[in-house]
Amino acid sequence: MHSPDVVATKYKEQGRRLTPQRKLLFNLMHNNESHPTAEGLFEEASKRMPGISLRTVYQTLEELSEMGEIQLMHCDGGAVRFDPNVDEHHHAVCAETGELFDVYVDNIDSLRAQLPAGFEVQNVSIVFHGRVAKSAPRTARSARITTKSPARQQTVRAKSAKRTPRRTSRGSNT
Amino acid sequence: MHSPDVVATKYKEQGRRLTPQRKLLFNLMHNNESHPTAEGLFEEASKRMPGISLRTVYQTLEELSEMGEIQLMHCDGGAVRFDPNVDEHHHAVCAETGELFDVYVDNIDSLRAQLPAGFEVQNVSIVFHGRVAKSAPRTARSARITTKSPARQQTVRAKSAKRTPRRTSRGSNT
DNA sequence: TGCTTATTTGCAAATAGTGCGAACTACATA
DNA sequence: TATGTAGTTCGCACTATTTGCAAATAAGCA
Ligand SMILES: [Mn+2]
Ligand SMILES: [Mn+2]
Ligand SMILES: [Zn+2]
Ligand SMILES: [Zn+2]
Repeated sequence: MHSPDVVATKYKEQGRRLTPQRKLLFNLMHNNESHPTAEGLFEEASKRMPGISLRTVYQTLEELSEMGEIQLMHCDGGAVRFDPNVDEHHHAVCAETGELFDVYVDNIDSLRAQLPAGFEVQNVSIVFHGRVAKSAPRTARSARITTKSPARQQTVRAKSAKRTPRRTSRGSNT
Repeated sequence: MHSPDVVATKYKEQGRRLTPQRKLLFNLMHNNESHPTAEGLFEEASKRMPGISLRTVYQTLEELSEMGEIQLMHCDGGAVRFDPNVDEHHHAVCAETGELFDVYVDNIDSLRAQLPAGFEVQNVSIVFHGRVAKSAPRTARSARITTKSPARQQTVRAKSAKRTPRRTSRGSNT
């Protein structure tokens, strides 16, 4: 999402008005990496502007989405989460806290997928489900996954292990 | 999901009773590749057993899920879709029809992702958003993406591509 | 056949939004 | 600065999904 000022300008250019509610929401969403829900954003906004309506929050989020300033995410079936980061990126969800983190994947094109015949892929979304290691921060072997900070990358090591080969109906087998 | 008979046996072993409703639902879910919603399954079930309750459908789906016989999917924020395929697989969603297709990806481990520090990945889910090519079914060049049937695989070519619908690369295989 | 208890069902309630219109106000204009 | 008007806000009803609850029903065993 662009800076509040830039968004404000875009709003005016489109004949939209700059209301205190909108300005506040622009500020709350800008650089917001928490992927808040409408309700969560509403609570934050209410602190600064008691009386603001949840309806207005939904409304403004919808506008920002239509303007391409934010993205919507349906991750776990709960409330939609709004993301001011519209760059191509993916997410990691902590099963414990529900926190959402941005994840950049640079070689999606290398995936070998058996897509249905005639299916034209427009966009791929990847969600890494897991959890943030509570303690054991320096156990040496806990750093298998990647430390985001040093811009270091690492091959994913998901559950892909050897889950009991559930050979039921589906495949050609019986 | 195991065959209706096997599931029935598991039910008895757990002290659960075999009711006509459950038997019907086992049959409707077995080998069902449509990833139905509770409501959709309820409609199907109602044809065969008028009067069955939507509540019972939800109930039974929950049981099957707890028993590991089916999987739940929250894909677009709408109703949950139930999947009797519990093998490790992913999905392709047609933006037009909402249809869900199973997609097998065999090299997830090769993804280079910048995960947050200390994040332990337990499972990765990939969703290919796109659409099934309407017409042009046999135009020879329409097979760019992969024909699921011949167990042929293809490198994903998501939106990252630059729309060059002329690449007749599908001949690479036998 | 009867009993006991699991199951089914109808209905209320919870979630997460959306549709609508009356009241309100940003802001261009005089 | 006052005024007009169309864009906004906001409350509220209403939809869509799903879950909670308890009375009515019915498997499965003695
Ligand atoms: Mn849902
Ligand atoms: Mn939702
Ligand atoms: Zn994000
Ligand atoms: Zn599936």
